[in-house]
Amino acid sequence: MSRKKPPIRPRKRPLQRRAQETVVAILDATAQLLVKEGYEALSTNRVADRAGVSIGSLYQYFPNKESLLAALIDRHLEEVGQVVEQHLPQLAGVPIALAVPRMVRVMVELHQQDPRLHRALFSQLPGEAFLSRRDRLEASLRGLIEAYLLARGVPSERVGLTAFFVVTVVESLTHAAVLDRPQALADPHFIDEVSRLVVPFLEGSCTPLRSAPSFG
Amino acid sequence: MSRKKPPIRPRKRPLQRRAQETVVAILDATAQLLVKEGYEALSTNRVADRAGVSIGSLYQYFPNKESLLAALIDRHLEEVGQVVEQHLPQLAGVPIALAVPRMVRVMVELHQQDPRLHRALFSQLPGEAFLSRRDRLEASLRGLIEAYLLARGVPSERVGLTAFFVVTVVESLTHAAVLDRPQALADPHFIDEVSRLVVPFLEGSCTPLRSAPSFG
Amino acid sequence: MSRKKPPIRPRKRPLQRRAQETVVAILDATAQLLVKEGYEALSTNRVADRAGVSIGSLYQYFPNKESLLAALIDRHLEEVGQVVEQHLPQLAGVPIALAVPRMVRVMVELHQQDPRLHRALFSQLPGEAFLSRRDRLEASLRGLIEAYLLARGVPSERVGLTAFFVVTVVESLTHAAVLDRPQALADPHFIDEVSRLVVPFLEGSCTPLRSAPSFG
Amino acid sequence: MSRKKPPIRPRKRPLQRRAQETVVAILDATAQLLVKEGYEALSTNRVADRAGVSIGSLYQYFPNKESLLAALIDRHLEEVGQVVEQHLPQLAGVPIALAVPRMVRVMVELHQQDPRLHRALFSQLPGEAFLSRRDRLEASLRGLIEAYLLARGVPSERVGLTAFFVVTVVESLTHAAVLDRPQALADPHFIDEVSRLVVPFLEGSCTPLRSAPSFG
DNA sequence: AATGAATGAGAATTCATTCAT
DNA sequence: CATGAATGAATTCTCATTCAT
Repeated sequence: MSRKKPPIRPRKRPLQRRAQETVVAILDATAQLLVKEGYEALSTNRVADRAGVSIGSLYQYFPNKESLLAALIDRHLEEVGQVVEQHLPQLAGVPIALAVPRMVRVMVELHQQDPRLHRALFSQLPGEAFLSRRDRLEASLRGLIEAYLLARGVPSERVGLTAFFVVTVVESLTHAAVLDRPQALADPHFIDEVSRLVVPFLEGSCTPLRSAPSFG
Repeated sequence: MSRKKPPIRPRKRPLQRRAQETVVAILDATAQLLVKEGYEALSTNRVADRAGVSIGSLYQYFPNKESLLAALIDRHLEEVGQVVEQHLPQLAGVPIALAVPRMVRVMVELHQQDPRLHRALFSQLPGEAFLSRRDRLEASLRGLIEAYLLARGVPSERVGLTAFFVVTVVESLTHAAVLDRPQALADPHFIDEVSRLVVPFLEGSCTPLRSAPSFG
Repeated sequence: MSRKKPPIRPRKRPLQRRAQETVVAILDATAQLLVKEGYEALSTNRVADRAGVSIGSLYQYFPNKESLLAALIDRHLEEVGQVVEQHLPQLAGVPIALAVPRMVRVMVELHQQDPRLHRALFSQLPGEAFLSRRDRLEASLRGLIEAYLLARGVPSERVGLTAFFVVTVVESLTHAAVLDRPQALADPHFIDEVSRLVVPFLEGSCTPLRSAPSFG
Repeated sequence: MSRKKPPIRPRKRPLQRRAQETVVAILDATAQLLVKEGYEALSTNRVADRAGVSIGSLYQYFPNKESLLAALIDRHLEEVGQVVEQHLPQLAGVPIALAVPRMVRVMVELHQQDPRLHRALFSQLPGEAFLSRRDRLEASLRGLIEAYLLARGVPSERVGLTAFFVVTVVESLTHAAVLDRPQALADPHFIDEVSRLVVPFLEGSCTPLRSAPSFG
């Protein structure tokens, strides 16, 4: 599927402070270019230019273009992950009807921080390599949600799909709102509406799954 | 310089049929390459090769690479749009609890037709140009949904956001399922669960929006 | 051992005459640069420049730099091979003392044709890829020599090593003379001396190999 | 531009010992990389890495890449030269038929010591700079041989070409055998055969050169 | 002396696009 | 209309070398 990556000699890890600053500058420049000009216009040379370092310096720390973007995503996801992991544990024991709006608020705030970078990162980047990085975050998020749901009484055979639904729905709604309806995100109704969608669904998930679900 | 002007008007314009076939071959080749090799590996020369036409011919019909992908998206969306437009009008007068599962079924079947192309088209293609084309479809879909919701009693000030929610949620769930949980899509539970998520939400939307939404 | 050659899309074969001329121009330019500036200074861009074609045209016909050099070697070896194969068959039945000088003369003339290219090709090109191409020629040459030697009475168990000796010795002497003593090559003594070296050796090879060779 | 002249002569120069070790480590690393990865993959940065010193240190001792390879060749040739110069003087007075096999044995052993390095040094390194270094050794070797031959009665007008023949032939045969027929080198026949080639030739060189060499 | 961060010219290679035939 | 040869700017990446710390 891929015809890339001949065993690449591992790059130097930045040891001195100057090097650290260089790496940060490169990632910042990448983010800026991605946001301003889009993925297609992103080239390693332009990144180096904008970062104010030579192209050689870029390749001291990033073995190829892909690793550059991967590092940017990782940095972004790490920030996101920290926020999520700060808030989620506090929800243990909180009933669904209260926990969901809180969590949605966290998600919304997360997406509002740097919406343009979000957009660029998740609707412009091509390829599996990047999807997989995002999936890692979603997976860990799903894990936390599953634990919460189990504690709230969702039976174990339903918990997987239920968590998948919740994460997908909340993520996609905030995402789509960031992109297409930024004003909706600011509206407090937004959180209410998402909650009105998700809360009854979750509360209804607290029963065992019948093999032939009744519809009528 | 030019060698045109056949002195006699051709009866059947057989060349136009050939031209049509050429265009189809080119778009098919584009789709195949996109699916098999990914967007990064897509080049006009390779498309022409695989389509069995010369690169010159490709540029006879598509002024540039972007127009090629745009045409592919358009063709795909047109097929999708046709299916949707066939089914939606039949839902007029059908109550929400019945209409939603039917519509979800349609969406699922739509995504199952050529999931690999779907995936390539919507998670590999970079850039605004393509987002906008997809948005056009979603907008028209949203219009149909809004009309339906209005008829079912959703007040006009809520109908916009409500349709946005429904379209986003159903689209994102089927999409995510296609990519990450193909087996879930095949499971009949899937449609049930989506319905269980969406139906109460819609039914709850049939009341006027209070300016200060009560939460407790 | 090698970290190269991701499955390369095969290049166009030159169909039109214009393309043929381009290919020839490229190979000529390669040879000229190799001779004038040496392998280290050889770059695909400079080759294209000197050939008077664009770098793109070069890559239409040669998938990478190595293939360019390989093609040049092949062209050279083909010319050499033709000369050798014209002359060798005429030696059937000719006794060693007459055949050797004739053959040496052919080798000398061969090396005198374009000594600078010879030199560049065989003492500047790095790597196994090129050795192997040369070895192919030497192998076929050795095959012809072996047939001749067998016919002249060299026993089959000796014929392999004997042919190896002859080919290596004659080749290396002409080669070294081209490089270091060009005036020696022109001297008719040269052929005499090579013959004086090789003829007695070959004539002495016409006896069975004793397992414990006497030395004294 | 130059930064020499230590104002005070250091007493013990302990740094010089460390420096010597550094130089040795660098040359060893160069040899290893050359053998393992080939000339094309050799870079000063990789050499420094493998030697366990910083790139800066490398450039403290070697002003450029070429000087690095030159030093490696020199080191190798020096070792070779020592062996030869140990053995050759002992041959004074020894008749040709005995001296040749002894000398060939020395050559063979020489080439067997580190055949991979030999190969890399003499069939991978490009450029005149390196040829010239090898030629220096051959020249000095040729000098010794010439002296020997003169003493054995070869007339002075023949001695130059004769020595050239012998050195070239023995060198090329051992070299080719190392590369293509390593098993042949181990075989005691090899030395016998080389001797059978060279001894009669040399013995026949002990007569004055007639201006018009008779051939028949 | 040693380190390693930084440099940047230049190398190989691609690919959208043009145009003569 | 079709062909495919030709183009060349742009891209990714390397590597010998310099220099501040």
